[in-house]
Amino acid sequence: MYDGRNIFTKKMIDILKKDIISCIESYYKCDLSDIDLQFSYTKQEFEGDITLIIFPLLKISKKSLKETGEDLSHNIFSKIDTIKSCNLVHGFLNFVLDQKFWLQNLDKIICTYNYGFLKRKEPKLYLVEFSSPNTNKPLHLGHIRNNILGDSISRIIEANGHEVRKVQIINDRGIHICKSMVAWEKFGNKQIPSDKNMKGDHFVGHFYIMFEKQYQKEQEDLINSGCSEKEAKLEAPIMLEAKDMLLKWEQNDKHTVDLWNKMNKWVYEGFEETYKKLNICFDKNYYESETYKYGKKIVLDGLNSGVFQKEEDHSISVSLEDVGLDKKTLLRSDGTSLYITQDLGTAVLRNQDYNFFGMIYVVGNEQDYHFKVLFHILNKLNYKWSDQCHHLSYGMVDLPSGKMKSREGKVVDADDLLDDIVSRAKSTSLELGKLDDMSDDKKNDLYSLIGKGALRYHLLKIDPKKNIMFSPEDSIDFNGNTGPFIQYTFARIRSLVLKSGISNFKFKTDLNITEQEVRLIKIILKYPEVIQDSFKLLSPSLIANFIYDLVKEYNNYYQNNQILSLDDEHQVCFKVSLSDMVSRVIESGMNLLGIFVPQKM
RNA sequence: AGCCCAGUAGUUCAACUGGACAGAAUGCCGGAUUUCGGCUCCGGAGGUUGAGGGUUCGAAUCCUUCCUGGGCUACCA
Repeated sequence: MYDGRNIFTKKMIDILKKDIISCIESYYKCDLSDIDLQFSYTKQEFEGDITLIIFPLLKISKKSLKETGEDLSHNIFSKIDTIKSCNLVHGFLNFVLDQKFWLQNLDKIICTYNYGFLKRKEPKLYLVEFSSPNTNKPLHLGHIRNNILGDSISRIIEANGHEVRKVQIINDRGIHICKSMVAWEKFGNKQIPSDKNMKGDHFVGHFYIMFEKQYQKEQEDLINSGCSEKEAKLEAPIMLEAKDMLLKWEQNDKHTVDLWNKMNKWVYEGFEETYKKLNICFDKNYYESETYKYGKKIVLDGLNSGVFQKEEDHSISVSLEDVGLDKKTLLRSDGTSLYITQDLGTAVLRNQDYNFFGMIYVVGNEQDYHFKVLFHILNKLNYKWSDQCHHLSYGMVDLPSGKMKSREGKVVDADDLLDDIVSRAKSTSLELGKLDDMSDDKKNDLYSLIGKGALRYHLLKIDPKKNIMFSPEDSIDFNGNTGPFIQYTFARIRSLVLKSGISNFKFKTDLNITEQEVRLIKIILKYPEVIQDSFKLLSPSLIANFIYDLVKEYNNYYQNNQILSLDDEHQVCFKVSLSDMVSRVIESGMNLLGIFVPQKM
């Protein structure tokens, strides 16, 4: 899969593994290619660097664990220079490598540009769809998780040597926006957002909530006058008005379409501001109001070619029983389109636009089934790219008080949250008072960088598929496994390197270095693998946890070792070079999460 | 009812996808600065990995039966 793998360090370790394997093969005179031999870094509590698990070899050796281990250690040890010694603990054969091995590896990567990133001869093009809001209300915390996941995974795909286009589908039509429109006509007094000094999306969202309140009230009145709950839901006058407006919209009624355009424009202006704050942008926006018609065409074509079928009531559906799923309706009996209809249209349209290799949909896990169905349908329609469509499914963000409910206005608003987190970064920084010589502009940039870094890191360090319990008051820490903790470590290293005056990071590879320095090098050497895994598993959290491991190890190192005051200039040079490399990996990894790191904080 | 996902220290999360004594953070308790940035570091207590059974050299991880929470099973999005 990683056709363009060209990482030297990875290769060096691979070569070592290969050497070990061929030693074993020649010793037992056998072929090991169908035995799954596992190598791993040796755990810290044991002596060694690389570990081979020898249980699987017992079949071949036909000897006891102990004898097998001893046979192998005598054999391999004597044949491979890099291996200084080895020891056997239980079924684990630990190899102790010459320190030079690690120093040489570090030396090879220390000045490489974009260390860890893959370059490919033939990059593939991926589309990443995320955000995809409705236009009847502002963005909330759930959208923030979605946006930073989408943004981060896009960066990760690029780091894997591919090309990415970021797209969204804007759900700009349907009953939800009609609700806001009706409420504005009824209660809005022709006001516009600036009259109330509000962002456009908040302004429109305000009317959506007004609609729901009024709707609720009318339902209660109807029930009190003897209606059933079901009737009340359907017959409430304001709901009838909304449905009527949807119908008018579909008939292209001028007044309705003008109103629709006006209100959507307000919303887009608001979204734009929020995306800017989040540092999110898109290469192309798709609008449901434009793609749903194309979806209908796809469905009708599918009907003609016999992939879909027409029901007695004239609706069109597809049978998915052959793949273990239910029948799915694709077009209503009155010919109007459904969610899946426009998603089909959007997907095919995108492939026409971009001729992409694969597409990643960043959408919440409540739509797992929907995407399973969508991909199967695309497959039935014979689109070859359908098996390169992936759903990056993520868990909900819940509040301590329960689920967020936008209808009731019970949400953590994206703008509020961003402002709040930045102002908290500000007050913490002021308390510490280390920025006195900085201009106000720079200070404000820094607060924003710290606050948003905290938020992004907090949401990205968690495995996407897990739900997040988010309490706005206390869940954004600046200590421990957090963004600011990492940013601080970075700034401190930059300060150290600056002070050292060293800019040519070369060192002797026959130095004596400590075990902890070897540990740091090993972590650094793992970075390319982490980048690849996070793409394979579509999980930025792997990168977040990796950076944290690196930072924790480094902070311990920094605390317990003098660097600049050492007499041996070779040691100083090595330690500064190592520190510099650590800071570069931190910066690179954080950037993959869409987080920036400050030179000072 | 069926299907999908999750369940790990008080809390929030890890665990290289089957590997060594399940690790961090936070909170609690106790320590460290004649020092390159203390938003730092070190130590302690804290676990029957929801429960039972199975598979094997080895299980938080795979299979199975339950329990709990969430989601989906729309001619909603």
